[in-house]
Amino acid sequence: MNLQQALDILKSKGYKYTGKRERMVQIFSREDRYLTPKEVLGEMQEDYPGLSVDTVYRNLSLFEDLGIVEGTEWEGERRYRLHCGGDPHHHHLICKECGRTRSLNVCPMNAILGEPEDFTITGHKFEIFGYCKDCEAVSKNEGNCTHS
Amino acid sequence: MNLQQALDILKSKGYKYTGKRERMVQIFSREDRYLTPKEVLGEMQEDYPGLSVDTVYRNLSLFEDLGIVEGTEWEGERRYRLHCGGDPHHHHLICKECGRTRSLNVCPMNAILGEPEDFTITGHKFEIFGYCKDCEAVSKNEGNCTHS
DNA sequence: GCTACAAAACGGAATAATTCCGTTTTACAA
DNA sequence: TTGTAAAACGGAATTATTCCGTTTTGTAGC
Repeated sequence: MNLQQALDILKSKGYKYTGKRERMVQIFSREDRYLTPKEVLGEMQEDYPGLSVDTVYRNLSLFEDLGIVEGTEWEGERRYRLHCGGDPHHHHLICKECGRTRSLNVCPMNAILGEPEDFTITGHKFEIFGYCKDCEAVSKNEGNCTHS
Repeated sequence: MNLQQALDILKSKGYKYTGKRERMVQIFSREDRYLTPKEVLGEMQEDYPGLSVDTVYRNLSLFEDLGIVEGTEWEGERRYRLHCGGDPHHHHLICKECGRTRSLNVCPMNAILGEPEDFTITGHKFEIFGYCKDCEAVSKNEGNCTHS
């Protein structure tokens, strides 16, 4: 999903179109990687000093409900990125260090034959974690540190 | 992994073998499903009233490092279950309501051809979420409630 | 069995993430 | 231009998790 599509969702679904919401979508579009709520707050405060954390959390939650962003978590921290939907369904390689992703064109659900008995599927998650080339160099220098 | 295997790991790795750790492994073995730290604490306190939360968190973390339990999270809550390792590598259908799982004998990594360029894989996650038969009936009665 | 010591547990407090709520501001429809 | 419901505010409450100095305990060696 690109910036315009995301903004269109906000407009068309009848939610108020505020500068803060637009800015927040722009951040996700520009960064194009997984961000923690804290990172989002930090970038927002460059334009809106003193922005309430509640506003970020509320909008992250709204954006997730609207399918504008998608969330996951690793190393105990929740993260969000612009939703990739619209394009054919796919999954990601995720760099645990910088949050950047690479698309995988396989979905393991294709190998699942129909609905299993006595179980209703509501969703699935397939993610490959690791380090991209840039970040691997960094993590090697850090030795055994459990970097946050 | 069964109860005895889990206890053997604790003994053989040179960690102290305490009644609390044994009890905690028993709980995971008996429940055989994903449990939140709070649920674990609750069950532990039946035998050890006033047990420190720190003890539960410390041991959960240790058990995860030792491969005795495996963790994941959904709906914003961290959960742990007895590690299924030892058996051939596999993944799970997970009931979001009760935390019970069903094994899947497919692993999508088999379809990933070698290591992608410029990316070092350290792990992967494939989980299918939904509701088991028992819990689906419950969730239907609850209507639109976002049950916790 | 007894002792010494390091590891485990304690427990209260610190930290951090997230949510709540009453009030103020604002986008937008009429 | 105005009225109104939604959004944002912001401080406080809640909750999860970790920290740390102290006490207890498992276990190896005597």
